Amino acid sequence: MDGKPEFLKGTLDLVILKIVALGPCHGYAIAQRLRQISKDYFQVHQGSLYPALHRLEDRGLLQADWRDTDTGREAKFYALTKKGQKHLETERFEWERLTEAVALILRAVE
Amino acid sequence: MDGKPEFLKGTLDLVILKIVALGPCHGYAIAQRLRQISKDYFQVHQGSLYPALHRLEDRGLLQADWRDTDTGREAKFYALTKKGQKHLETERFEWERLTEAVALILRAVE
DNA sequence: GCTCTATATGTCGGCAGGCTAGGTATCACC
DNA sequence: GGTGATACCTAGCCTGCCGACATATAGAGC
Repeated sequence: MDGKPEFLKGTLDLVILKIVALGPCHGYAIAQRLRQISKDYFQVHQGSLYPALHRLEDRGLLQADWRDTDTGREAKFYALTKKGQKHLETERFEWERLTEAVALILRAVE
Repeated sequence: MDGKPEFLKGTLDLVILKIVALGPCHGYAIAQRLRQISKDYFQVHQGSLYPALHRLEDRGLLQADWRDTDTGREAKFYALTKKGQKHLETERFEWERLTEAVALILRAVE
């Protein structure tokens, strides 16, 4: 239980939305980019990734359509909706508030 | 579902350990200090606080004993164990790693 | 004496989210 | 023919936070 589980700490939606905001992208590539950009920190498992994408689509934050990838294969490309754009902004803001609050606690002295 | 739930994002253990590290403290006071230091961000509910304290005690990170408070009432004071001290350091380190990774993602450009 | 608020601890059921572990299929390469 | 990378998906579990509730005492005000 002291392994790595739950290292995402609820940031998955935020980082997915941000990646998709850079341009329409399919699930597998989202995971790759997350890993690359974060220098191997985010190694999102498929069992976390796909359910998250479906949730975001159900909530109307992402919109999906099937296209061909560079490698000539079919994949489900996700794009940010207007609602998703807005949600990204608020999640980003909330994340900043959280990190600031935690920083206040961690800097506290006797 | 777009309210405030889940705003802690798994940081509860970290901030509790940090507060207790400042000096032995009972549950109710921990919640108060968290709120004060974080400028009202952390308003930890009792249904979150006490189970968390029990978990931390079960894991040997905190040690509890009953004492009297300033107000002359009995309360369960928690103190950091050596194991808890160590765990605080690693959790703190992990938190920094997470925030840095998220920052990398959020700063990413096309 | 009574009530109300703040202090102080606790439990219970529910729900969401991430993880493990499985499954399918195609394509390139050796 | 086998292996690895690409690409999608689901089921079930476990943890952690939440809301709601229950309990008890001290002190202030009437």
